[in-house]
Amino acid sequence: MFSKTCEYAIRAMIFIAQKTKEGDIRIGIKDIASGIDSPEYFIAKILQELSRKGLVQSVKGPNGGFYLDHSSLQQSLADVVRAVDGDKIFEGCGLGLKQCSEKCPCPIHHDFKRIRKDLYRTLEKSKLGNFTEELDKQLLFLRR
Amino acid sequence: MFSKTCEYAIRAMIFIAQKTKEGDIRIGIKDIASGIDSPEYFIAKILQELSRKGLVQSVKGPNGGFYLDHSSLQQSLADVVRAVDGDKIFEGCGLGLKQCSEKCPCPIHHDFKRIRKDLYRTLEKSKLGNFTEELDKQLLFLRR
DNA sequence: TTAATAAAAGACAAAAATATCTTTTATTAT
DNA sequence: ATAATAAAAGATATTTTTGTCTTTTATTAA
Repeated sequence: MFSKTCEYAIRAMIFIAQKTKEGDIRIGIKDIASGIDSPEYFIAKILQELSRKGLVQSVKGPNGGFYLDHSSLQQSLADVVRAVDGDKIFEGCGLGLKQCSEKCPCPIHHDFKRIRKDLYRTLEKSKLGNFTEELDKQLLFLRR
Repeated sequence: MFSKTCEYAIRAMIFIAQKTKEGDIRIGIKDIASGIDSPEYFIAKILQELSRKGLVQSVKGPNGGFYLDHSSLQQSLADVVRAVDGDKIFEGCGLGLKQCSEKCPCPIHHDFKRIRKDLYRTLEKSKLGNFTEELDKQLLFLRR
């Protein structure tokens, strides 16, 4: 469904949200990598990119690391997906046709419209900060 | 959503269904490639594999080519997807967690269960032979 | 039986995705 | 100011996916 990059990105962002909450705590790349069970250097690259796009905040140096400010905590998983994989997953044709459209539909066009819409609305409704409590209670998991 | 391989596979199978219908007509790889606008050698490889798995029939030599027998025409898009991409798209965790489950759910586990189910049932209901008429009438398209 | 045809099989090539390592820059604590 | 820290940036490596070409095998028609 999503690329590896995107899977790691979502897990990392939710993890950072959980660990840093509202405060000005920062979490380092090693803790993130082990916390979501991802390759350290790889997730570093991904967060670098998300940081450049302003989806996550970071500071260098001692006590530095990543965190989410108040507005970033309100971002949705759809925002993360879009930043990483673009919106082809929300818009592209299920059979890879460039010119697939209402007027020129592929055989699964109408079904996919419904499924995509559900996917999109679901991700749009899920804010990064929404999972903290359940993660803390171990009702949800980000690794294994 | 699907791999390129899978996209081509679905398009090719539906195309073969349309062109060969019930009769014992066969359609060659070049016609398939141009009919669905895919790389010729690549779709050849894909159909080779599907042929090995019995999802499509073929004969070599003059007047040879690919076709779908009566039972193959009843196969669903889900069967094609499973043969090509496996069933990770129907079953795997949306965030790539190996041990994601009801007891150990990832943050999007429950939403994804619903979306996946819709996807699966939709593909399961769509039989290869179902699109022929609308393709003939140019209400559906397999290229561009 | 032979030549032509078309898929099967196998080898190879290019591109993209995934993953790792090294150097640089900014920040902080001493 | 200086040393230590941690992310940013850049370079490189590996694997997977996608795409192409060549040779072999089966089938048919002449």
